[in-house]
Amino acid sequence: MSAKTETPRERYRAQVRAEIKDHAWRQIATAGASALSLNAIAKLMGMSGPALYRYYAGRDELITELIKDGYRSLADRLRAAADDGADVRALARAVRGWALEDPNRFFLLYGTPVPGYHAPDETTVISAEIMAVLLDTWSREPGAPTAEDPETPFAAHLRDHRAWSRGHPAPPAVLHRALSLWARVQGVLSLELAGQFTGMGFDAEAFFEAEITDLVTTAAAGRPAPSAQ
Amino acid sequence: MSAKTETPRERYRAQVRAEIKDHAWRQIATAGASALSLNAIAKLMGMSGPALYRYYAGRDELITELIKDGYRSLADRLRAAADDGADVRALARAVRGWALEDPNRFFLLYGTPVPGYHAPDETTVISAEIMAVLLDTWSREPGAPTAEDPETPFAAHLRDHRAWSRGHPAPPAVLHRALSLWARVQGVLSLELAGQFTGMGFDAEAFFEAEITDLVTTAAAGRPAPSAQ
DNA sequence: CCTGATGAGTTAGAAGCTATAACGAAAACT
DNA sequence: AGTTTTCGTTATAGCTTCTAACTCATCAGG
Repeated sequence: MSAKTETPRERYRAQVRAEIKDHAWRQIATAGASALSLNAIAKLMGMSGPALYRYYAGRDELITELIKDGYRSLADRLRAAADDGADVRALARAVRGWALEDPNRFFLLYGTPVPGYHAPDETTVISAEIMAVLLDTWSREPGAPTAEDPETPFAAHLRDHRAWSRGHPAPPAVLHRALSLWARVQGVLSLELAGQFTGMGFDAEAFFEAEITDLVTTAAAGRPAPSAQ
Repeated sequence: MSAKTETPRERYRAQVRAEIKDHAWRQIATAGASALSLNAIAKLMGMSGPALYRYYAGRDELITELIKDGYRSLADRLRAAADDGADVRALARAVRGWALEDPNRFFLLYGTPVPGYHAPDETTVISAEIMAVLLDTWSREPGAPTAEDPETPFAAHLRDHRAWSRGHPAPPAVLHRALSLWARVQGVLSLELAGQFTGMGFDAEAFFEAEITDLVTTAAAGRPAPSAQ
């Protein structure tokens, strides 16, 4: 990071912006993103309402920044896990750990989209980085599908629509596996964190493990070509 | 339905409540649940603000009613599909069709939970009804797991935690399958409808089909006992 | 038929929010 | 030292939910 001789003012400004974000995260963690209030943050920081607009153009800009930081934290976590030699299972567990750490942060990124909001390019770049970690990890997985295995129809489709993998060398079957991992993790986590399992009595973590086990073992066993579309 | 000789007043009241819900659904469909405004609905109906509080105690009660109706509509849809002899695949497609019909309705039920809100008993009853349809359909599925198949660890866990199935005779392996179906459908749909796939270029419907195909075919093929965990 | 209760709708207002405008004061640059 | 930039303030508009108090119509019983 090029620390380009910051003036004291710039440093102060950056520090205040950071403090605002800090309060914002605390607020989100306790009451969800919808409860985020610039006014309340300002008062918490001892200054009055509109002062915050010197630091963030508005609620949307602050939320955008939070989303960007959220993606960044997940990407870093997964990258670190991968660097530690995590396999697919460990990677999935890393995602779950990250999500349980702050469920509302998870929902900020992967929950109900906010009406008018449109993700800036930076977040899609980080998303691609996350996808790259998934692809790398699947590629290293012992029983991962290879180019020789029979190809599912959807893998064939991905052969022609793999721009999102940004030149990653993984074969289409691995792209398919990575998307499945993403979707299945998302499925369990969004249900679990939204409280859809409460009252059902079974262990959500055990279910999560079962889903990942299924994903990994059916990949290792190879799979019969599906009969019906 | 016992039409218990309604007075004209009661009929009027019921009709106004229905009209309010109608506007609310329209608002939710176009701008999401967070944009739902009692004030705006009142003005749209030609009456001024607080008049609505004669019909709904507050925003929360209206949303609760909408959520209940939402679950009802999904449950009815699935029940109808099952009555038409739908197999697991068709049932999954029915869920997706229902979700695509009004994505914000899907998110109202299965998206980011609203902070203070707690689901009333009625919705959990309807949820159980939906689950029953899933279990029925899986039980009828030709290649569904039986009590003789080797049992996954999670199915064993479900053997002792199956209160949520409310006395349904399906074996634990089928309970497991039903939960998997739920989670996998939820995974693809929440990502797709939140726009997480936009810009990636592949066909979300094809991915959905592939997920269901995988779920159904691995069930039919039986599965090797997982080595780890 | 007339009277009294019930319920619908009104305006006024409190408390909260986002956001803009106009202004004072402090700090930094020239 | 003077000028400009930046920070923080108050005032204000417009929106929200929701309560309180009041008017008026409708409906039921004597």
